[in-house]
Amino acid sequence: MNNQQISKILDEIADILEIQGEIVFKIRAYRKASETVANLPKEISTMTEEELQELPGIGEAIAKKVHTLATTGKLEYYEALKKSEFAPLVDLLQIPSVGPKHARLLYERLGVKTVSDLEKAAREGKIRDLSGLGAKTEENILKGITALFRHKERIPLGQILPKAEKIVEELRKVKEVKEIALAGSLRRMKETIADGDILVSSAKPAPVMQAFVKLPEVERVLSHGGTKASVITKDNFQVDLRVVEPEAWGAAWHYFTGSKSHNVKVRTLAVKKGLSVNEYGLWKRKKRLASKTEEEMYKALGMQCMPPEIREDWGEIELALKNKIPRLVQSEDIKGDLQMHTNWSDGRDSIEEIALAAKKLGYQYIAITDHSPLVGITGGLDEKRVNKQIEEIKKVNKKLKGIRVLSGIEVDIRGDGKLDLPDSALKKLDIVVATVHSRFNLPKDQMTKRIIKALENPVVDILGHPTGRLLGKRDPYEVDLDQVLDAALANGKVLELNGSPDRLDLPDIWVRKARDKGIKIAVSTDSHKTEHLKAWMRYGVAYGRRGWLRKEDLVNTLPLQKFLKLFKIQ
DNA sequence: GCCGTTTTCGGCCCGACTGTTTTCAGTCG
Repeated sequence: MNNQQISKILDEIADILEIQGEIVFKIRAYRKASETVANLPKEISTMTEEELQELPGIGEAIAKKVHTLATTGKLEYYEALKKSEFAPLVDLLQIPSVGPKHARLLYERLGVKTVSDLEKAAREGKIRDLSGLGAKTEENILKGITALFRHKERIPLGQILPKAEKIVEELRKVKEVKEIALAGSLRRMKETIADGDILVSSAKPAPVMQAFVKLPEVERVLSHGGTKASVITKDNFQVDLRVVEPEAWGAAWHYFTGSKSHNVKVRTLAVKKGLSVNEYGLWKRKKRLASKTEEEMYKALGMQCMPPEIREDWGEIELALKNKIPRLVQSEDIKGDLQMHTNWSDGRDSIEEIALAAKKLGYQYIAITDHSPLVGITGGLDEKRVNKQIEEIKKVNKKLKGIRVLSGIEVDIRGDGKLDLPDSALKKLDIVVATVHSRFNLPKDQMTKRIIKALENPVVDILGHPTGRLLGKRDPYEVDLDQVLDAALANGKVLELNGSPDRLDLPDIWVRKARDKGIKIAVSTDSHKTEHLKAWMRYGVAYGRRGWLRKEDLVNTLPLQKFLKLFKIQ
């Protein structure tokens, strides 16, 4: 059983225990373990019980259960829980305003077991008579059931960030707004987002709140209090606004940026020092020690301030205490882009147009990487057209000054691991990016062998979008990434971090692992239009920062001459 | 159920909003 499946079961165990009325700390333990497993860049099935116990939040009992699940795919404890009369009720928890207590009450008093039972009970007006619930809750449950079918999946970052930024710009015009910024997973640049968080500082919250719920984008107001409101936009995503006094800006921004596990750890640290942290500041009893800026908050806790992208409790707190947070890569460090498509295959613009756009961004080089023939619909290049394109690129290089256009290709890795063009053709190119676009359903060992075979081919420079995931659309294919990383390292290959907002591939936890192993990364855009060059590089760089990438971990932060030397390009 | 230079037992992050209540439980993040 893979890590994601195990993580899901641990969460389900927590849900059932919660409905059963277990103590909250036991439930919290399962949730913490679930998160650890989900973010682990290593297959649980390859680990021993002892190794599992080393992981944060996993002790003797859960290690044993997780190990059993990973190796046998079954767990008696889980099976038994699933047979409990409360087990089916976990489905009810996805309805807003139905938590474990209400779920159990609905079951015991009305016999509600499923979402459709719940809907029926609500329509028949039975819920309003339960103690602790009422007519309003009944109405909210019905609304919640309708909404359930609209957006229960997390949304890819690229779909929500531009819209959230637009809302920020609109609210910025409200004169009572002093400071305004994104917070939450949007600020941390997570690849998918559950809802948008916006933070405002203001001495007068009421007009800001009013302006927010009256925005033209707003479809429905979920809640609207004095300093906090939630809305659903017309694009069907939730945006939460919180307003704090200007004095508390730093504390609140830190608090609402998260992540949750980062915050929990920071707070625990504060408690050990006899202090406490909330969204209004760092406190010693009633005395506020810090609150105005994030830097001030961290400093008062004896820590270095750190970029939001790494606040995931993946070791950043320990390093911040030692003042050892590295400088992470920034957009200004990028000197070139190593995957893009032109009108020679499925791109929109010409080689010259995209080269000019890249030059405007201050790049010193780009690689043109149109498709090879296997991906039929994209009009991929055969050997003949490869030769023609090389000539065209020479012409463009003669014409343009200040940017070097490199000839390249995004060549398909066939099912058997062979490349889609003969080595004789690929050898003529400056940069060869190899990728998988077909036969996604190969068994894991075959997929792993297929990719490793490509990595062992001397003509390949870069492995493109290594997991093949399409956010919100297609799961990554089954592949042993540990083996892929080892093969990349052994063969001196570069792994791509594809910045296209549909992909963001490699995933952050694997970027971190690759970096730690010393594997070089290319943050590329996979642009299909000139506009993508800048917009998608922003995503790629931000997401790379989540994987702790420093300037020196990338190949495309090298200045031109060093870059050419590294890839032995004339 | 996890965890430990304040503990192997006794702690475990913190607050807003809602809807139901007459002071707070449940939900949510």
